[in-house]
Amino acid sequence: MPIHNAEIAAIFDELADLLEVDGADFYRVRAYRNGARSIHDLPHELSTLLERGEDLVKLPGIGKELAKKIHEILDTGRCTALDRLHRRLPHSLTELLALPGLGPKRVHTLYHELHIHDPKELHHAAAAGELHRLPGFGRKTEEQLLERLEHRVDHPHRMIRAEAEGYVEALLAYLRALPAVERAEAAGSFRRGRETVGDLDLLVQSAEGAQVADAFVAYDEVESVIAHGRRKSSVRLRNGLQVDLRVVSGERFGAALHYFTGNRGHNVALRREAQRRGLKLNEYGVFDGEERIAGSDENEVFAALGYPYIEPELREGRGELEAAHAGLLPQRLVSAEDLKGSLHNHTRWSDGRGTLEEMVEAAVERGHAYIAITDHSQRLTIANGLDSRRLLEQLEAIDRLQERYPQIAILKGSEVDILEDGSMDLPEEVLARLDLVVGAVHTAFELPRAKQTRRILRAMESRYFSILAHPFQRMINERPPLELDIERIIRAARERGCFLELNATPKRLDLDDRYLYMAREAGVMVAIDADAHHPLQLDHLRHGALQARRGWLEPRHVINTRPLDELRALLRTTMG
DNA sequence: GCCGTTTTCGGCCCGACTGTTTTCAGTCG
Repeated sequence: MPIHNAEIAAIFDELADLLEVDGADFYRVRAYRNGARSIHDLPHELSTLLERGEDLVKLPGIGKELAKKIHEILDTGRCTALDRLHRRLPHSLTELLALPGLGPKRVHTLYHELHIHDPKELHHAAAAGELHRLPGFGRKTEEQLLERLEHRVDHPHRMIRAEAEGYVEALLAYLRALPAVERAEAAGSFRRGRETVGDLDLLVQSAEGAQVADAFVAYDEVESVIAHGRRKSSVRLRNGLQVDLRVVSGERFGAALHYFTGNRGHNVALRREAQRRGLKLNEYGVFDGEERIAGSDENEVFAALGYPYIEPELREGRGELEAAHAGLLPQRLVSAEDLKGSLHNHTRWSDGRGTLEEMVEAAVERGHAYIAITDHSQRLTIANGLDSRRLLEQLEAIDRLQERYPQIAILKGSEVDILEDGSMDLPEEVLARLDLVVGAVHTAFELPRAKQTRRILRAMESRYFSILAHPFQRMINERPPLELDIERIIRAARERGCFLELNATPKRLDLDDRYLYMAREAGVMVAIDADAHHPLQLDHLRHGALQARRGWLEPRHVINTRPLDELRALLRTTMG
């Protein structure tokens, strides 16, 4: 059973947590956290890197000690350092640490003074009034903990970004309408375009911090106020979303916008860079001694530190600063406006809600140069998949419709099921009649990694295969990704000369940013597809473009930025 | 524990809010 990066990162995170409760040196604790984060963000499995003979010490944040522990975990499945800690501190203390208001010091006190192991025991103690006499605790702390434990709403998952968008826009409109507000923007992971957001970070430019904060906490949808200060306030909305608001003055806005756009890794790296240059960077500006040398806009902040502007989607601490220094940043990231059509869409012929004509109309309205019709194949009976006969009928219907819509190319395709043995769900003589074949897995999600990978590799080898749709078949917060050796699939796509999809449905966004980056590095082009089941869903392309930007994709990496003739040429190389 | 164009020691990102501590520690992002 291979041990994945996430599991190793989790072990280091727990080590950090327990060491911190144990009162270990703060920087030692941070080293484990940095290591965990670095591992989590790796685009390759550590086990793969070791097989290739890579030296783990070369990875950022991994030194001799952590490398040794990684070897041990991969070899034995255990970590003796963590086992040793567990003799003194139970695993369940990490649950206490996860509670808001409890950090390592208080958990240490709870465990050693009252022998409290987990949230349940804490609940009893708080209810019995045993907490407020402990050092570092008071009546108010006890009350708040009790309140939180009683109304413990688990916020198990992060909200899908597309869903959060509505809340962000409404809140920004509310803030912008306030007389004291000169400017209001969203920052944080929302601005970086992450597929999900944990909380919202909003930034306001105003000289009247207290006034803005008062209006903010009085917002209609606020359920509870977490903090309420002149510069910084936090609330929880009724939908469970936490919103943090910062208020700054104009000459500081750019620095603050940069600071709160993050992410943490990016910020830490940039602050370290500032320090290296004898400067200081904080949310108020870039400082040379007492003097502020930049701060009113982001460009200025980057420039003061010797960098070109770096797009928010790239600010993930994944080597963007190094790339900027080396002149290797993307020239221009792809955007929704670059997309000339969606290559994976459905109609009423299978499980779509729009007719063929309505889908084409919608594409014309959006100014697209082409649209591919790719209804499901016969195996997917639940989606009214098309057998050979119906597909051939549909091709004739498309021919007739094409005559009436000379302004757009209607590409003939099919989303063909990849059967469990890797064969295609329609006969070759039918597939040969199409402009493109979009292959997809819709069954047997639970196959083990090797088998699932072989299945897809075999499908990609078939004579007609253009695009691998939603490769991981994941649904964010709902269905885990398939177990796949994606590196092998990317290599195979390159050799075969076919393409990988970035499915733009907000719940899918599959491939994700890391794998898009891998595809880019491997020279495999991507199709950003709406997978529209309704005419309006063609607008999902926007979400896909955002995800593509996070994968460092430029227009040249995306096949559906190409004009029709170039696209046709690319697709032809995949068809027979 | 990691790291190095201040390299094998001595640093390590920075500030706001809260509660309780009356001058600051803990927590959070």
